[in-house]
Amino acid sequence: MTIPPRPTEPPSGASAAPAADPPGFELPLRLFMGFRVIIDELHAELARQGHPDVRPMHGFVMQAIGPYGTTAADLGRRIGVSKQAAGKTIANLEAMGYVVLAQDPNDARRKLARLTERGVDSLVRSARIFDEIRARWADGLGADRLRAFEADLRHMTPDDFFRLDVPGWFGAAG
Amino acid sequence: MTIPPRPTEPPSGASAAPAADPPGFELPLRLFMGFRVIIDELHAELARQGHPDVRPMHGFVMQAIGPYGTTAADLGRRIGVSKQAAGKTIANLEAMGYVVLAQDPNDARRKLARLTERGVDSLVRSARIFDEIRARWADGLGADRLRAFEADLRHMTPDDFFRLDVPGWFGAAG
DNA sequence: CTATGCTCGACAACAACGTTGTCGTTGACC
DNA sequence: GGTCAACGACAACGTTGTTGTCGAGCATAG
Repeated sequence: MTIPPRPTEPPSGASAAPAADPPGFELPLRLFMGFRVIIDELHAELARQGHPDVRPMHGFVMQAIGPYGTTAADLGRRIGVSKQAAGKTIANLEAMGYVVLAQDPNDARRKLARLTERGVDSLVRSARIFDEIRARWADGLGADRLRAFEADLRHMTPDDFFRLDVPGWFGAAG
Repeated sequence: MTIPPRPTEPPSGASAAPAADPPGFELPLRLFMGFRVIIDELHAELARQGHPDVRPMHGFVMQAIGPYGTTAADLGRRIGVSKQAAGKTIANLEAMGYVVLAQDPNDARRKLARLTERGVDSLVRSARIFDEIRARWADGLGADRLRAFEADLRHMTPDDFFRLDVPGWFGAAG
């Protein structure tokens, strides 16, 4: 953090407090840094293993596409963006060779996006690398503490929701 | 998570393992969700307290501007983006009334961006809201476990670095 | 004192990702 | 068969980044 301390007055009262709690802003910052460190590690290793062009977003999208394929509109609903945005992402993944588009024989409107062999490969490798990174966290913290850490995290976060509108969410107005 | 399970083969060997470890991909996902939940809470409350237009990025940028002001080029170096990008963000914050630009009397090239009263107010309120959110985490987990949680997080993340190129990092190619 | 070189801020052009709105086609349902 | 909803395609636009170029100002070497 090169970001300077926030302008708050220090509590000049009780001075014998044992190891004061950290300021509240540290928690989200560290959560994000943990996320970013892991994702950066993943993609560095993924690049070494033959997938240099996959971006963080692509991994999440391919997970959302799943083994049975999805349409753009459905994908959009799943990851919380418009169907147009989902369609553009699918087009990118198609151009990169991670996805193929096929007509749904039962519904002439629908166009199913399915993972290619290369797409599945990137997902399988990602899963393996994620497990390796987690093992490194277990080395750093101890297996028990990591499990407790994950339990706490699970307790404080929703588990039925994930939105992928990160760029717009972080920066621009909704 | 509406995202379906990853396509890996389950380890069909040792079947009597007590409470298997979660897959590695859950950890980064939960870290990010924790970040997002906290930031969303912050900005919902910030909007209620008179700052509806502040975006997540703005808070980080204003923290980086700090009490003494900064130039665009310096800000860019600090948060890890180009000076042009930093300049645009400063211009936005200026239009929103959170920052004022002033000439540096010692160097005619430099233009110092300083926080306005309103800018400082948003930061002070943010700090208070962050503390309230942290208190809620302490209620949910217990004060001791939260402290342990933060210690673990601190142990696994760098503490001298924060890049703000989130939109590009997540989505686009570097 | 002057010449070189670096830094700053401004401007333009461009890429990536998101949004809303429109439109023709297709499917479902009354 | 007629009406309505959903899908995909297209266009237009806003925001956040990037690179490249440029003139102006400061510092330092000669």
